[in-house]
Order: sequence, then structure tokens, then C-alpha cells
Amino acid sequence: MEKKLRIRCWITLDQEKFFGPGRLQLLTLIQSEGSLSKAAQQMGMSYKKAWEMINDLNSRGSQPYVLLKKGGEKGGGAEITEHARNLIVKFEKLSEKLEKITEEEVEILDSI
Amino acid sequence: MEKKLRIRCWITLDQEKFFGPGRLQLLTLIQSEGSLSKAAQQMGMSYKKAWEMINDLNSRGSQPYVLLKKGGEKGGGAEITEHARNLIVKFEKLSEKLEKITEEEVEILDSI
DNA sequence: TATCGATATGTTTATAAATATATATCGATT
DNA sequence: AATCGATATATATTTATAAACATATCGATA
Repeated sequence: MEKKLRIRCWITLDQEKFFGPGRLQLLTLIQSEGSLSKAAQQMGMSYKKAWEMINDLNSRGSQPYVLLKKGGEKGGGAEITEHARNLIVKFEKLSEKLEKITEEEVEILDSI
Repeated sequence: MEKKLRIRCWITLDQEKFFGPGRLQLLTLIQSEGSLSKAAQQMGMSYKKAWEMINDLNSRGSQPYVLLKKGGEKGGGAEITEHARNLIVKFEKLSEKLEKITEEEVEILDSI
């Protein structure tokens, strides 16, 4: 039987989830792939779902996170903005901090 | 527009959620009410759902968390065990620690 | 032994979330 | 203007989750 302590963080806008580990990974994959569809399939997620995530980020956020291009020589493409890169760094730092705490606090599992 | 950073913790057993804020609150209410049905209605949750939570805790955990009595002078009742009280204390401490971090890290919201 | 309030559990209905299917759009390149 | 790969979006279908409803069980007490 595998016991685990899990600590997660995310950001809400008006009570609704806006940014968390899933979107972080999606942004990172868009950065390395240069394509939303490729990023989606790497995550085993439908293109539609990925597109809706990005659309939500871009439309509810104060600034765009991803620039989507349709048509052109390769049919289209996607790239993340400086604003997105900044958030990625901050969010990863926080995640690491929480990962440390998770390790420090494992003893709570003895109470299960 | 209300931005919020949220940090939450829970415990999984074999990848499945086993204990978190909801069950913590349920145990606490059982403690103060002495009744599962009253605890459930205080949380605005169906008795059935609450019973299933407690049944899950008792059957998947190493020791019982709640003792349920049926029949008797008041028709029945519920009380939590020492094991449960111990977990409540530990989990609340951890939650408070995470609450502090949430406050310390609010600046990440500026990156949204 | 009939009552009462609380536990115990099955069945059904409604709602929401995830997934799948289909099609339209775009624009540099050929 | 035809092609291609990727974005854009609607609609349908399935699956999962939750809520509602119904009923059975228990045992001290009267």
C-alpha cells in the first residue's frame, strides 16, 4: 500500500481555476515544440482541450501567454510570450518549495 | 477581479485520495455533534455521502477513525477515535504551515 | 413488542465533465 | 488557385460524478 502526501498549488481568478501544474506543463511544451497541437498530443490531451486552456489564459489574463499563428509555411504555429516565461519561472520556484515541504512532512503519513 | 493563490494538501493511498480538508472537517463535526447525520447536514452534504467517506476511512485505513453505533436510546451515534484526533492535529498543523506560505508567496499573483 | 432516531445501503435520476467527431479557417508556398 | 499543416469552433456522444429517493436495520427504552 503506497501512502503519499501531496501538496499542490494553483491560482484562481474570481474563484475559478486559472493556472496550475497542467497549464504550466502545456506552456512549457508549447515553448519546446512551437506548436499547440504537438504540445497537446505530448500530454495525451485533445487539441480542443489544449486550445480551450490557452484561449482561457489569453482571454482572462491581463496579457497574452501564447501567440497562435494560423496558415503560413508550416500551416501555423504557437509561441509563448515573455509574460508566460516569467510566470513559468515563478511557478516552478514555488512548486519546488512545496516539494521540499512535502519531503519534510512525510511523517504525517504515520498517522494514517 | 479577485486573484488568489491556493495551496492544498491531501493524502493518497495507492494513488487514490484518502484524506483531505473535506474529511478533516467531517471528522471535526462528528466530534462536536456526536452524530454522523448531523455532521453531514452541517456540511450541506447528504448523509449517504458522509457515510461513504467514513466507511472509506475506516476500511482503507490501518485503524478505525469513527465508531458508529446504531440503535440505542438515541437511535445511534458516532464518535471519533484517538487515532482520528491525532490525525486531525497533525493535519491542521500542516494546513496552517501552508497557509503561512500562501501569504508569503502572494507576489506570484503579480505575474498573472 | 412498538417506537424512535440514527446508521446502512441499494436504486434511480439529474448534472456535469470528458471525449469524440466533424468541419471551417487561415496564408505562405508551389 | 490548390495544397498543407496547424489553428478555430461547433455539435454530438460517452463517461463520470453527484443528487435524490427509497428502504432496511439496529437496540435501548417505554
